Amino acid sequence: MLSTVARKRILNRRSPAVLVQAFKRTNVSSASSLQNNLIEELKHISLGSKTPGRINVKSDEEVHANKWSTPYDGVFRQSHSKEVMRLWSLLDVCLDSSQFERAESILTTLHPLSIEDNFSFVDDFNKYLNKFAPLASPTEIEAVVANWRSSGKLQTNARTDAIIINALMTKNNPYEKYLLPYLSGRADFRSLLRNVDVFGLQNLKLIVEQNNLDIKFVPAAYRDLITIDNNVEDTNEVTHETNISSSSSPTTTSTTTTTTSPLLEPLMGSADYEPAVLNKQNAEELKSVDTFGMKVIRHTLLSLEPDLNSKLLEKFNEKLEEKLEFFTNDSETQANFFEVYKSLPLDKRDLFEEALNEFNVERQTALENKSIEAAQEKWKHEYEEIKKRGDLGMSKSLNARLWGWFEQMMPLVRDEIERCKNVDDIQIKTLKNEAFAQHSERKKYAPYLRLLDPKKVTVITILEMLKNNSTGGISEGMRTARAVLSVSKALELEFRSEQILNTEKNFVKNFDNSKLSNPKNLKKYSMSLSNFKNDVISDMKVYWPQDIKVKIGSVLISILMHVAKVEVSGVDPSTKQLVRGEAPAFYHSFQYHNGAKIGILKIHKVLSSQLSADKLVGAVQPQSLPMLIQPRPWTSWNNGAYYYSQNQIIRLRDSPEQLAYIKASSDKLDKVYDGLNVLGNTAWTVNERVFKVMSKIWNTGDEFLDIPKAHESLELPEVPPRSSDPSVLNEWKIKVKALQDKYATDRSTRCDANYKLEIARAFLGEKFYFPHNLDFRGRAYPISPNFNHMGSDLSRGLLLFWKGKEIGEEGLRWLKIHLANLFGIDKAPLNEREAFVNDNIELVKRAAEDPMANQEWWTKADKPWQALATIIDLADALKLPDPTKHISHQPVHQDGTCNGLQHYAALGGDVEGATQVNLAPSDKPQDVYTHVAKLVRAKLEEAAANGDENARMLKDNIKRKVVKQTVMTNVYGVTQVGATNQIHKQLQNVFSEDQSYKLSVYLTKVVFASMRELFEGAHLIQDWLAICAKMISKSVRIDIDSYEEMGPKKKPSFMASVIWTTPLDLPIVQPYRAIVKKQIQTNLQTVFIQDPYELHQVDARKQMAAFPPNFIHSLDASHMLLSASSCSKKGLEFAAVHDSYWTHACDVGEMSESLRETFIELHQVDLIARLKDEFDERYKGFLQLIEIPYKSEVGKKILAMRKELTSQLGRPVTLGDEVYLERQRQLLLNSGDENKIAKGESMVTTVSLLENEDLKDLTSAQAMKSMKNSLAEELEESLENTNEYEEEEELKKPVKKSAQKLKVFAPLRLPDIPPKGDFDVNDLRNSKYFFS
Amino acid sequence: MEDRKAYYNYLHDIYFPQLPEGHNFDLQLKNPYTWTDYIHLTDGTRVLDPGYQTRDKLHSNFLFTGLIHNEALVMQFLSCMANQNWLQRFGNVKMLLWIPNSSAVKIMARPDTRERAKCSVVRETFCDAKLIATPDDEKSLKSFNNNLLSNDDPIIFNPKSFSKASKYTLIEFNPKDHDLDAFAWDYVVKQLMASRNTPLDKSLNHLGPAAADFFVTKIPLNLLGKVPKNLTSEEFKFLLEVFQSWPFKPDSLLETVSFGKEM
DNA sequence: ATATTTTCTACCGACAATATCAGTATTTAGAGC
DNA sequence: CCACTAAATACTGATATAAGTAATAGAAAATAT
Repeated sequence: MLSTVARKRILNRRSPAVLVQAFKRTNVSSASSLQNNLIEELKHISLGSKTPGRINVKSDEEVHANKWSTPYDGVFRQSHSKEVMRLWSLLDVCLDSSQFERAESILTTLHPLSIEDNFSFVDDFNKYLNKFAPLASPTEIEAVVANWRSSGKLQTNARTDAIIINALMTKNNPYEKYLLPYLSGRADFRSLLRNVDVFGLQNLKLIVEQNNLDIKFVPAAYRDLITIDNNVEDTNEVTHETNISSSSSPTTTSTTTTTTSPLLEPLMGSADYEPAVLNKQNAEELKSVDTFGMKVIRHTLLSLEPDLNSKLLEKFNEKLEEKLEFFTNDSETQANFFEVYKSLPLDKRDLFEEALNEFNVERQTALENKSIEAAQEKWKHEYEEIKKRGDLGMSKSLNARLWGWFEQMMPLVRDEIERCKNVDDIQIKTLKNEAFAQHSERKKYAPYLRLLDPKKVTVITILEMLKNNSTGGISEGMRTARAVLSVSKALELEFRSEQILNTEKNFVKNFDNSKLSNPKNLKKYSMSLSNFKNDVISDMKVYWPQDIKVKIGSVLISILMHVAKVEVSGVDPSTKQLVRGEAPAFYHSFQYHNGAKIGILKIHKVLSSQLSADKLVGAVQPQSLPMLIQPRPWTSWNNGAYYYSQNQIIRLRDSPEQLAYIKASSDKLDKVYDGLNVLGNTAWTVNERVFKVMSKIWNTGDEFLDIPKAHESLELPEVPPRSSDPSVLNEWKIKVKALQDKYATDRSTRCDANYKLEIARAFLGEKFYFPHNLDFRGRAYPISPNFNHMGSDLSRGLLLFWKGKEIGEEGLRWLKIHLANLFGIDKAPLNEREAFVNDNIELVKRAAEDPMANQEWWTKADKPWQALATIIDLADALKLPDPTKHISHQPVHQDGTCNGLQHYAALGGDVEGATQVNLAPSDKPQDVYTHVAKLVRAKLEEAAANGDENARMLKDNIKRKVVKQTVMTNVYGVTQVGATNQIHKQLQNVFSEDQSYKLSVYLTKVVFASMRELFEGAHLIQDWLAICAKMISKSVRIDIDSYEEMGPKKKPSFMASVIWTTPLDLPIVQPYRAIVKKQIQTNLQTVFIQDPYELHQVDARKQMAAFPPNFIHSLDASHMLLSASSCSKKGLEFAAVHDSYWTHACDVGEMSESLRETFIELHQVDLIARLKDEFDERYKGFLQLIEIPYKSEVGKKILAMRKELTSQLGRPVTLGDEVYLERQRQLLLNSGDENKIAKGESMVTTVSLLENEDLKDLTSAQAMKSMKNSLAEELEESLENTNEYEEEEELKKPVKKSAQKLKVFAPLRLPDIPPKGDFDVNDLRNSKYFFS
Repeated sequence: MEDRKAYYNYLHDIYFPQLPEGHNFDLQLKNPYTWTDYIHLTDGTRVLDPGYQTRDKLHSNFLFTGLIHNEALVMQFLSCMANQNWLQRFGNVKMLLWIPNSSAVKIMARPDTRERAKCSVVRETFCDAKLIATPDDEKSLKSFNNNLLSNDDPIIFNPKSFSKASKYTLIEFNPKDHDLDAFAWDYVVKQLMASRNTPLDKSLNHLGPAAADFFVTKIPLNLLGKVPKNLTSEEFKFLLEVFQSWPFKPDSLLETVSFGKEM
């Protein structure tokens, strides 16, 4: 039951809207009496004093819930109050488990909230009714509706009618009377028939047919389907993308129930296409072949093949007019589609791809829905195999062990779920202390856990626990908090996919599919289905609360910990005998970090070393693998990417405000969707030849390039005797810590590499796609983790475009340039780069021929794996009589030279800066780092000449590398200290330990100064952005925020975050706010988490520090997405890693042109001016807290006014009072009523006094500085007569005098934008090194 | 010991000459915060040479005293007593320290009290400590165990009479000899005290996989029902012994959370 | 209101300290009608 | 059935945990005076 306290609290809350009403009613006749009235009211409200029902009513969260972010946007920061969100969530799960009584009581609680919180209650009721109706008799249904109606709480709508009608139809009862309002025209049929999810296809069709309704009433997306019978000849071409028709599609329903159908028989006789079939077991076999995670994937992929409808295969062969054989009865043998594809003549390829796509649609569906079961099957299979063989290897096989766990754990999980279902029937009195505690916990999570399938739950728990091994800085284990969350997140995800699937099944239930053999109809059918899924997914709005999630996670993990055992051996210290035994695989423990206690789940060393010895490190989240077909195109903020899960376009950072904004602008984001879809539609495949080399090396277990050695165990240096000096002991501890860190990171990188390889292995020969989404600044990322083109050199080296293009002469040149770039020759003119490769062409050929034997050259490259891939491609080309005819799949990169600075330079119009980052045309590429180093050197020379010792020592040691990181991070707002550390790292080797740091400090200052000089305009902009961010995050909205708690003591609360829109109209909300976490009790321990639905004060510091880089990134993201669309329009393949754009070698020229044009287009507008305008609008009416000199004119006026107010009020006036008065003034001014406006205009407040003041004069640095200067002088004087011994003490004495400042609220006025330099972005058109 | 040049000069040139005749102070240009500077003090320069004395009694002619504001430092001193290093390598050197009241409360806590935490077990295991003097401060007095107050019978002074000292308590630490494995001892006590109000049958499981199952066979039932905060140092020693006899105890007892700080 | 102490120090991808105790708020049980 | 009290339970906030403060600088936020 919902706690009635919570309810009462909500009921007691006076909503802000109500308050506004109260103030609006204050009608007065004259300005002065108005003022008096307001004063009276203020007295009455008596801010800061404890008037009952006023101050104490609201807790902080309540005050800030439900607030508009700004009036300009009309977007709620937080869509609904926490309680409502919780109730919705609960309502959903109760309905899913058919707990209607409880659902009704939730509805009863929700109803009053719907009025306050302004949501539509009938929607919730309909949700309930829709679940209730199928299980109830017509009379019951009618009774329920009548009941609610008569209570006055419910006003039904068309959807309610739809539900009732559908229920009656399904039960073959007459429903016509509910149609009456629609037939009579009092209500719109469209609104009734819009509820296709209620009716389902069949009933929708029936209702139309039985009543002879105009087809126009049916939503357009479904009309075709309804009318299949009526006009089969319909010539309307249905544009058809790769829309997934799900496993519930009538043609394939039989395949959905099992994954263990018999293996497909060999189709055709001969295997002529030998190269086309890759036997993965015999091919470069990974030592980690046992990696069960991968087996899961492979098994999933493989298990689909037997399911393959033979019709599809026939179609395959039909289309190709040639018989191909892909499948043998060897389950480990998998078709290498890529080889088949390449082996086909060009004119056959399209047909092949079409067939492959259709085939993959099925497989993708299964991949998203069946992978959990597949894992379970795989375990069982392996277990039985071993048992059959009578093998002793049972304990060696992880999969077999997992099956053992599964068998033990599943019944316990089932029992737990059973208990959850019965949780309300338990007699509490019969329970003892501990059982009672358990019971009351269970009551909280029961509604959720009971929805789940015990088998899936078990598998997911096991997979997640293994996946989390070695995370969170724990070498053999994981943090409890992370574990519990990741388990329950995975569960929620799985549950949602299941829901989508079920809804979809329901939708097509009873639908007569006999007509679907017609391919055209089938297409219509799958179109409708896809549309339907979009609708369903958009509707899902309720999430499991965080605290519930951790509770569920911990319960399940506890169960697993209870059953999961491993065989262990150890030496008995007394007898020195080897002892064998069985021990839990996991145990709970604690570790401390700086006195902070951290809960840890340790994985038993036996299991852990088995995991690492077998090179098996875990499982893959099977929900987010690369996709076999084009991702579902993005059409709204939560519609896109995978087909059976809800994916958000933005990776939200637990910010309800971000969510609100993205929702609100969801339908204005076509440009963003376009770009993102281009990225998602780029088809990839695995570079098999690179993969072979990699896996060969991997198997040695040795260190190679960026793959660390496979440590067997951590060897520690000898422990010094305990009586050693503490310094010795400490040193030892530090050494041990360093070793442990190295061990842990090595292990995790090896782990990560293992994942990459294993996923690559599973996708060998496949055509696959990476669905993308955005971070909150709009930068795009592939959703599937581990293996993607954004990863390390290793993963990038493994990826090829699926599509091949003839390389041509230009392309060949670009390929060479690309190779040179990968070798780090990326600062030379293009011809030199090409020459570098030509000079080494023999090495290229040799390396390609046998990369293992001839590794000395390519491994020296900057990015060796990508270099190897390129070398192979280039060598292939060179083998041809005409290399330009080579079909290349190799992505070639064009990287922005310091992309952030490029945008800054364009914004600031820095001529010199623009030249240095290659915006301005130039013969040879410029290198900022070199240039800055040069500038720094010049400065040092000068200083050295003037006898500066530091400069003298440094001047000959300034290499590009020394300044590179600092120049790069300058864009991100690195501070002096940070930069000093960076430079210190570089200088460490050059200078002695004690000199190095001092010199670094000195050098940092010089570097900063040089940067500032070079990018003057850019830095002005950077500063301007930072100032704006600071002012905004330190401003208040008077109409809502914070005046209540501005009592005499309290500070105003700052709730405004920096919000802007990118040139593509994507709203960006900086999420930085105070983090408030709570301890949540779980089975294992308490877990410290924050509630994502709460809003807290902004973190002004972070808002300010992060805004400049975030703004720039939002621009480069826009640029990338625009370029993506543009390239795609020209038919180019396109991929991107932020500021590195990839395409085929032959298309580089065209791509370059595109991205130059889009850059120019982007900067055609004065983006800074645009931003300023946007800010001015958005933060109109906000107030900022400033300090002005006491003695200024306004200062005096304000003081006088305060005195007056104080005497009128009979108590000291507070800032809160002043805000209140100003707010009234604003209300009057914006009332639209002439009288009131006049009154408002005549009103004087402390704020209005400042309205026409030039705040800059009042708060200017000059004014403050002059004050400080005079103080400094005084200080110096006082210091003069101190003797040298007392100097230190004296320095610390506080300065007694300080400037008298007055804190006041003033209208928020952002500074003017800095002047722009002379660089014209159109010059970019002729700069060939812009990206290179 | 002072290694800041300016202050050293001040002490040397101005302060020391003002000291009364025959004082026993010696000024060294050394950093008292650096362990190794003590080595130089006692080995190299022979400024200080108390000589080694056996550990069956307190060192007879070496006393360390000071006001230690920093609690971490006090804990370090305690661990020096445990390790018998630093100045404790000369024998059981008595330390007479003024430490913050709050630290004193923690360190002096007895078993079965709310304040009982690991550091008080350290104290109990590696030295005999006595409360000598403490200010008449209601808050800290209340926190000291009554038993402790009546046993040690400290001087309770009026905080106003020593304005600065009102926050500090004077404690005498008399190190004890022992032959415990410091790492294992630390591990056992640390893990158990992490949940110090959970009965041993449960909390023992934090020591390793199914640790409680092993302990159950080795320790008396009444001990199993106790909670860690009620255990005496002797009981901890016993548990340590059992732990060390456990064939399946974890290999590494000093694992730490490593935060991957990237370049 | 002013002075001293503490904190923090590069963006994003990628979030995470916990046990215990005291004191208060809220709920429940129980006795009585 | 209700109003009531006492006991039980739930919730909140504070505090300890580990254990050198220090390679540097300077502003802003938090806390103390």
